[in-house]
Amino acid sequence: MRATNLCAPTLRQVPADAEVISHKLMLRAGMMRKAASGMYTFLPLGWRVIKKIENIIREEMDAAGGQEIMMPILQSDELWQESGRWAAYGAEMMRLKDRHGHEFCLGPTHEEMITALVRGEVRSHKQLPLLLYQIQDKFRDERRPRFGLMRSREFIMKDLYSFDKDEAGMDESYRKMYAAYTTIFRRCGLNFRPVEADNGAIGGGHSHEFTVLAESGESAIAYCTACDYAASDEKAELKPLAASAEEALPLEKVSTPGTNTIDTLAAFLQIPRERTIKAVAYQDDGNRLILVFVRGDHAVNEIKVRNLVPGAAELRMADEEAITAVGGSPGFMSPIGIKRGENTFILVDATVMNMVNAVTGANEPDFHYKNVSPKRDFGEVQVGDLRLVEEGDACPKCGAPLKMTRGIEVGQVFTLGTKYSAAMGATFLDEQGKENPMVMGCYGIGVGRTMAAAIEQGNDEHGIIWPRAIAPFELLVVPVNAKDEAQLTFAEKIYNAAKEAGIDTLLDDRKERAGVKFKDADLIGYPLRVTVGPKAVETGEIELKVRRTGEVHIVSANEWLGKAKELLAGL
RNA sequence: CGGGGUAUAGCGCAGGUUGGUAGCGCACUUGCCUUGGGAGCAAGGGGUCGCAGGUUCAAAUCCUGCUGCUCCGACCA
Repeated sequence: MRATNLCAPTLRQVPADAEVISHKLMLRAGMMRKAASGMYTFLPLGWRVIKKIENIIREEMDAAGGQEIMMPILQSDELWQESGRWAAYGAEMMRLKDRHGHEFCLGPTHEEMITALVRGEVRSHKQLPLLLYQIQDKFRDERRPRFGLMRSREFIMKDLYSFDKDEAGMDESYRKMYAAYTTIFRRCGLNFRPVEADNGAIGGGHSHEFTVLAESGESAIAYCTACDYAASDEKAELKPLAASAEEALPLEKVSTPGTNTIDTLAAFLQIPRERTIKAVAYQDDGNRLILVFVRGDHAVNEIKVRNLVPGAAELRMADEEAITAVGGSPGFMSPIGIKRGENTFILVDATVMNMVNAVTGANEPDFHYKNVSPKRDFGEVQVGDLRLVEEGDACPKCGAPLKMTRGIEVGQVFTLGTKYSAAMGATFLDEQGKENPMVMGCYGIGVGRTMAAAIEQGNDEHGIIWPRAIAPFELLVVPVNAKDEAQLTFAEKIYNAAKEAGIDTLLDDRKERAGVKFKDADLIGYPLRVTVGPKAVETGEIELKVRRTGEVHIVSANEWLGKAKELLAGL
């Protein structure tokens, strides 16, 4: 490819609406343009990167036994009614009607459609396992699209669905996909970590997010400094902190006027926050009251709360009336004296149960209890792991301190069990002739996000630094002065030789000044650059420059190709 | 969905209070000149100032409504 035939409009200034570095650089390097909020057109350079990522994904999916298919973007509401998600998906789903008034959506995901496909085609255990995937645009009407490709409304996703005859088969498919994902992101040159994630109560219970470590990421993750444990903040399991060795003193009610927050309470009693117990009151969509108690300085993890209360889908802060109805007092709560009932859940974090002589509300405005020892005083409660991880908490695997960092979720692997196959009747006959629902898994990769993540990880003040495997071109040949026939001819020879050697090469034959071409080269981020100047014509010496390190090698015309291959192999 | 900001040439911005010929830089076109890190000179092209009403002799500018974009927050299988 020649630069004079390439539509790569680079910008000297950044469009005002770009916030993160990957977004700014993709616009400046002429890789994409915004079409509307959260929707982008890929220009030739950006599309080359996308295709390279897609091809790596294809190779690894195929190697793991996957078969590529293509499903429609437009989906009828009927399948979604079957799974119950037409209503459940909410405003994030882009919906429309055809001329007959029939309802459709632009697919946010394809579990329903693929389950419908497979239930029609698969009858026998002999046809399983089956791994089908596609690479296609998905639509999610995000409340707030932002950060360019990192959260957009239309995005390219690889989604693979596995169908197995039993849980052991599903686990095997999961293991294969986990391994394939590790290979894919390694081949893309990314610094990533698979982290344990929450998958709610869905069958099988495995879920990992593949997270590229970057400060601009939207996911918080906790990772161990000593072993390989890593988990999303929502998933990170925590063991209860050690029991206090203090002797339990008798319970005492004290007047604490106006102390309806932990900070005011701790200040009033002049005690550290970790000696207090705080309450957070929720109601679920069935209006059941869920009272959660954690140590005063800890935060509640709502995901863990939802997983402990059967059937609790959505949580909201509880109404005052619901709290007073069971004898509670907002701002001054404790389990002591709360009326127990079928629709009242009292959840206490395991760390709280180990506390002795703590302070907690007295279920009466402006009064607290001192010397509370939950094991002695709380009565009947449900105990569990309910708090949100913090930096310094102990690793659940090895006990070493955890660190917190941020990351970009570029892929996730997830077991579905029989959630969709059972709801939609995707069954097969097993060896005994018995009908069973297929056991499923789903596995996604955000292709555009992977591109953005690579830029978040690879950039400097001059522009993008691509890993070779996903760079728009591997090698750039620059004649310093393309108006000089001898230089241009020399550069063309270099370019042709590189192409013949199978190197993905661009020739910058534009009649621009050298500085302009060098600035563009750094901005776009070709891993390796060959510069052909006056010296090349005189003595045959040409120059190889590595984008990532800035190192320069002066080589002769007959040894340059070997050196270029050697350098590229390390990029 | 709540709260802010903003909308003037492809991009970045000024002008707006005090209403009166629509401007600057970059980019673009042509010519000259220049060619190892975003050169210089000269001459050009390009905008119904987001949309719709209103006030006025006159609106980019003042008033009202709407819309887009964006930031913070909330939410997020």
